[in-house]
Amino acid sequence: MPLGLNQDELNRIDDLVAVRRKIKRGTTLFRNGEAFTALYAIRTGFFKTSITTEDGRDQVTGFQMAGEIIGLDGIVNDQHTCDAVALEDAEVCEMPFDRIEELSREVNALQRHVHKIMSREIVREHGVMLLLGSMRAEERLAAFLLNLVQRLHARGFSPLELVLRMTREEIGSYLGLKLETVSRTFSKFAEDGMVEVKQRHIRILDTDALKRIVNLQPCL
Amino acid sequence: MPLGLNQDELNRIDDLVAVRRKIKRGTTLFRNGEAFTALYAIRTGFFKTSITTEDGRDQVTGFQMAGEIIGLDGIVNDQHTCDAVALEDAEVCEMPFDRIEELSREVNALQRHVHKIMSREIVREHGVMLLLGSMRAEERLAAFLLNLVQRLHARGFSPLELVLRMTREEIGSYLGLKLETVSRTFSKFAEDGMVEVKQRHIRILDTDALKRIVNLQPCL
DNA sequence: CGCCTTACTTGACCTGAATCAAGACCCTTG
DNA sequence: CAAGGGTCTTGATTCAGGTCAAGTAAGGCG
Repeated sequence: MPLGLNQDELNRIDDLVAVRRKIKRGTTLFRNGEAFTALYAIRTGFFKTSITTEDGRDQVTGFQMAGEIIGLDGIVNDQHTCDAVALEDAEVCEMPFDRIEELSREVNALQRHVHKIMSREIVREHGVMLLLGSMRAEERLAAFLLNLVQRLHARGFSPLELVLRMTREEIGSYLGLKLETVSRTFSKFAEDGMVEVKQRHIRILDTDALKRIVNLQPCL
Repeated sequence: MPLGLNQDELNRIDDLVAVRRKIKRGTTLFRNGEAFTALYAIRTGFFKTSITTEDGRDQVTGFQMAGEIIGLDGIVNDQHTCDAVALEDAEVCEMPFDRIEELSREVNALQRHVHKIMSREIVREHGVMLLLGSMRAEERLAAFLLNLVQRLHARGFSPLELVLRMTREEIGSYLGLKLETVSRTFSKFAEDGMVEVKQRHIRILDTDALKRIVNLQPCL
């Protein structure tokens, strides 16, 4: 949260985020169809959100880590339209949405903050649409890795090393690829000396090469 | 806008949407990089929004028609991150965003409305991710057509007939397909007697068949 | 009205990723 | 420590959609 708040405002926001909830790995924070009552701020842990169609298709719509907000999809129809599953043991703040609305009427900075969070999610999804709509498998995976390490780095982790919290299949679902393709592409990156892959442990050996892959456009 | 507003509130909202702007076909309402100051409510006409990468890739992120809001992407960094181009002569209301924030602090219904609009956009984009990530060409185009006629129908137009405002290439960009594939898929639908295609004039002959295509999952 | 440009269609061929299949690794759990 | 299930890798093959190319229709404009 931004600064410039007086003590009273800070207290009320503290109050807003008072309720904690622990989510065990593999369990859901909320599910498609459930009543929407709150947004959740992730304190620790790692989530995926996904939508499932009647016909069994499944699309991972995002991976969320500490500091990020989930549940925004539920606002429009007062019920959640996706599932949020913890990929490792996690803790969240449950922020009742009517309290958020109430408080953001009085605290301009909070209002602004809420708007920015939602806008950021819209812009992120534009990026995913670009990825899904026009990138090749290698570009998608490179973009995915760079995005992950960048977000982890912003949280104080190494920009060169990461542990994937999700399976190849979940990565594939997010990137619009099959798990075999994800696996093959990892292997190719490793062969080319750009990354070191040991199951879910990834070490980035050549960030620039990955960036070049993302920006590379096919022979123009 | 929802009801339950008193006269004073109505007046102030009228005031908010007072500024009109006409946009000629082919010109931009706003462009990537421009300062964000306002959201736009489309009064008449048809827009596309798209993002362009440095390397020249282009992704249409949406098509918007009367009654819809564009510009939400600009909130997070106070500058637009996509281009909005009129696909036919259009008129919009320019709604200064600081005035929206101000007013929505005082008019609960407006605050709620703004939140729902943003959430709706997030949910819509989830749907696009599903489409791009897991559907085949025929499914994508069928879903696209059904979505368009449904929105047009909600505005009083025929649910069986429509005039496309965009090129095959723009449809393809939105759906993650090449224009040739879009064209071929239209032809296939026409052969199968599901639609009648005369350039941009589309007549839907069998809505259910299109719905079946969308829900059809490959042999399970 | 006829030219020109842009949009669209269709065919032939190619290729990147999906599919199918087999086996390896690794982490539980008894 | 061994058994077993989930996860991952890799190979062989197939196929949907991309690419390249040619031709057609149609809307805009002098």
